[in-house]
Amino acid sequence: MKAKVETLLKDTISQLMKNGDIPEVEINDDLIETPANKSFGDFATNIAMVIASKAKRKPRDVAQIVVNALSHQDMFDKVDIAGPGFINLSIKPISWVNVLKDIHREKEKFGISTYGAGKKVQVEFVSANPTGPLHIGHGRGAAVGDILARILAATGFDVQKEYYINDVGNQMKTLGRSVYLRYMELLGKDIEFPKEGYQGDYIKDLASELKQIHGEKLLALSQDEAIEIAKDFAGNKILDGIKEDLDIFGVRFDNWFSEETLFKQGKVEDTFAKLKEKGLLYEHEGALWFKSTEFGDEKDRVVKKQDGLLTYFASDIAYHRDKIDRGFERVIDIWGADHHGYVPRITAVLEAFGADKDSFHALLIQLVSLVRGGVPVSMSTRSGEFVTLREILDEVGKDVTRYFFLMRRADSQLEFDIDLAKKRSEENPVFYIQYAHARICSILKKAAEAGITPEIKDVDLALLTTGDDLELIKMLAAYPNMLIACAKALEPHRISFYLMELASSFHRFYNKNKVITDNKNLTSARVILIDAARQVIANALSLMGIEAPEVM
RNA sequence: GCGCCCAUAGCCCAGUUGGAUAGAGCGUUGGACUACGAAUCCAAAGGUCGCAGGUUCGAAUCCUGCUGGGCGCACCA
Repeated sequence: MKAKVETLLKDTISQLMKNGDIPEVEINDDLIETPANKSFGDFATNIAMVIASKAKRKPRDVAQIVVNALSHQDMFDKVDIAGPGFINLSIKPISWVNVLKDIHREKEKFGISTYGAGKKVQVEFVSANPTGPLHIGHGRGAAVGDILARILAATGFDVQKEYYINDVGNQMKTLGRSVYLRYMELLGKDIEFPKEGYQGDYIKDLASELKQIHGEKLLALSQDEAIEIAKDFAGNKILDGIKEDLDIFGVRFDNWFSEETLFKQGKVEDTFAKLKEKGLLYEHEGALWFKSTEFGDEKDRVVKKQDGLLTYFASDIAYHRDKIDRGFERVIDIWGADHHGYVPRITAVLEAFGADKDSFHALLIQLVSLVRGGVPVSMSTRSGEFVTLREILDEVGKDVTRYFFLMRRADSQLEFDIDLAKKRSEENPVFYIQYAHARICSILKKAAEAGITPEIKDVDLALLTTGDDLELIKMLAAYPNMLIACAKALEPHRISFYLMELASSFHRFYNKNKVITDNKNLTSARVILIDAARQVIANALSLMGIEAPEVM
């Protein structure tokens, strides 16, 4: 509906400008807003004030011209000028009910749009090192990334979800050494376990599996060879576990990108050569530097150290160059907020390889703290004392976990209250929403049993324009545009707030109006209405990867 | 010391990218089932949008400076 009004307004304005009725000025895209106060109508525009201030005319005069042009449009009930020059637009109730036909026709596709115009977008998220199981912080990144990607796909982008596997470097070596030492320990050797080694119990489990497979054979090898074997074994095993956890969480990636392949395919060396050609790579004090200051970073960054080893950033450069080479027009990385310092240098990489600065977005996810029984659960990754995503999933389930991670904006810290998450009650918003869905299904079932299964073409939808029913319809009509707003702002949390409002809107309607009554026509109309509400709730939940149960 | 993020009702958070009288939920108080699911609804109370300036027709939103909290500032990954 909003899109319709916006198009109409734009056409009207440009026609008026062509005729010379109002001065020609540049207009930006967002013309229509929803006023905070319902008495101001369904939509409002400040276009007259914008034009007036640019052309030095009186806002209300410009507004009057626009109003005259709009007022004989069929869809409007009322078009008037308010305050300093707002134009308030009230839509005829009968225009609203048409959205029910759209929903009925499009069903699970209702809400899908072509806003993204098929633009190729990559969303990279989680990307945890395969050195240990996913913890709850990774879970938030997984939920946000997955749901954002789904929203982008629903709004017409060509989206790829990717997981970057950091399977090279010191941390992997440390993993190999940790498992190797535990393995030696199992064979009765005296070992000294280093502080920087991985302490968790899962390391001992991996060591014992390693022993089952290889017996004592690794003793015959050199330590380096044995560690290499332990590293590969543990890395693969942990990665399998990560994939399994994500699968349970409902997160499927389109591509798993191994850092190691960058080296094997010579992409890192090739990238260095390209940078050298561009004059963006130089030697200084025996190290090799990337000239990121060229693109606004505060200092240049080392890619090859004095000792000849590459930094982690070196593969990051090659990796992000590869993203551009693969044809992505937008690159979205989802990181923990503690990595915010890396934004300028990665932006620099994208720019160095010819991408537009605005084509790269780093979405920073703030940390998650866990609360149980009202007290914070301490987590220290080092000591191996952390709550894994898997434990949360086993305890509270996929649906609630996914929803809870989307209950806050990504850039605000999140407190995950396990007791609240497990509560099947009013305090838990997930059940509030699912309850609305189940309630509707229950009514529809009862209606069907009574032989009430109306065809939308036979129903008088004009009966639904009185009060709470119209409010509910307006909520349903807002769904497609809400998704576009999520996509525009890269803010997937908005969908969870929308769902709360929609569920609330339905519950209010339900409590005031009986669906199944002796009035046959009204009953039919209301059955159509709540079926549409059911459809939109189901669509939104499905985008969030949450079940929409018919009974609870 | 430099940089980034946050600060909104007793609590936890929204706030449509600068709009009109700042909103939900929880909690508190009072009400609604001999009606399709009360896991619901209705009503009331609750605010110097951290503080102080500035920009303009208009600021929770943008700019500057403070205060308080989180996080970064490696030839670590």
